[in-house]
Amino acid sequence: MTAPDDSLRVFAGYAMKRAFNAIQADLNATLQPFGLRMVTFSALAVIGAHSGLRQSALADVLAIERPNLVLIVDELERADLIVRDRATDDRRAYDLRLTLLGRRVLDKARGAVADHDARMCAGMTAQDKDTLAQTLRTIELNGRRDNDRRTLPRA
Amino acid sequence: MTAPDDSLRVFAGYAMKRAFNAIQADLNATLQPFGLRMVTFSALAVIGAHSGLRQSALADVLAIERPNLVLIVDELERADLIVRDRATDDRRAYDLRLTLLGRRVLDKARGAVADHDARMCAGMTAQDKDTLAQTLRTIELNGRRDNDRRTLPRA
DNA sequence: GATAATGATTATATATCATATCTAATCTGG
DNA sequence: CCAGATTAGATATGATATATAATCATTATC
Repeated sequence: MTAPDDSLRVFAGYAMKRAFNAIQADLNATLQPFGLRMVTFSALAVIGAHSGLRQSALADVLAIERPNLVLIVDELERADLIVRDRATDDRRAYDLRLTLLGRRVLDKARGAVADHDARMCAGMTAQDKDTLAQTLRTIELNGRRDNDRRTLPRA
Repeated sequence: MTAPDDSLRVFAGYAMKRAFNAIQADLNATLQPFGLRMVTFSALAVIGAHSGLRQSALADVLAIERPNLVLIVDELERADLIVRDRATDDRRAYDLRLTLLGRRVLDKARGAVADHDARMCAGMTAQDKDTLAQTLRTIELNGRRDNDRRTLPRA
């Protein structure tokens, strides 16, 4: 019963790419009715949890390049889900906030995403999910440590 | 100590995307000295484990669209890592095989990828890794089940 | 033997992601 | 206060990944 890709299954990265592809497909289908994509949902959620944060802060949080985030914020703004408020203390910057529609859409989309998550995690115990979250964070941090070795100092 | 993306961390997909990004960055850096990328390494490994398989079979295994696989196979062939042998029983098809160089490069790259994997999984027990592999497969299969519901019958 | 189906390919569209550059505004040292 | 450097956001652009449609040669089916 050896699968054709057994030689790759031993690597965490391979298994993760395949699992993530599955999640991505299901999640995008889940978000489509709301006019959202994975990144726009993520951005909306972070703005909802941190009203008034700036674009560059949001870009840092989501690990997205600033020019790319501009388009994402554009998309959310065009859909009347968020507004760009000129920051009072820095007229270059914008405070990002949800509109009322944005709050409503976020809440509903969040519920749909929770359902999606439950669907994808079917058959897993609560502890399995906890372990997964912790494991993924470990991997992410291991990567960050390695990156720092290669990255030039910023200051 | 609440992170700015706490509202997203609860979802497996978000944590996975971040962890996978870390893996991808480190893995691509790992493979660069061999002239390989993630997909070309995967293809090479599968060909190495299943000498003589056809392009469409390889595409199925790796869940890559056939037109895209053509370029990947081109790349491996140009680097003299594999050959396309005309299949004796079907002159449309090719049997893909490693060259001697391909075997050598695969073995060395495999070692480097194993090191990379160990690096990314630092701090995890063997059981943690097992659990992760199993969990990821569960998620992948949960996705497949859902897709089948949406996909039109093939036959 | 005509028609359909298949393996590989080509051409092409689209999404994603990174880099370089620009502007307007702010900050800092003299 | 002013010149130069820095920062927030935006624009333009290019690389890469991924998906679809159409094509060609060969094989299978009726």
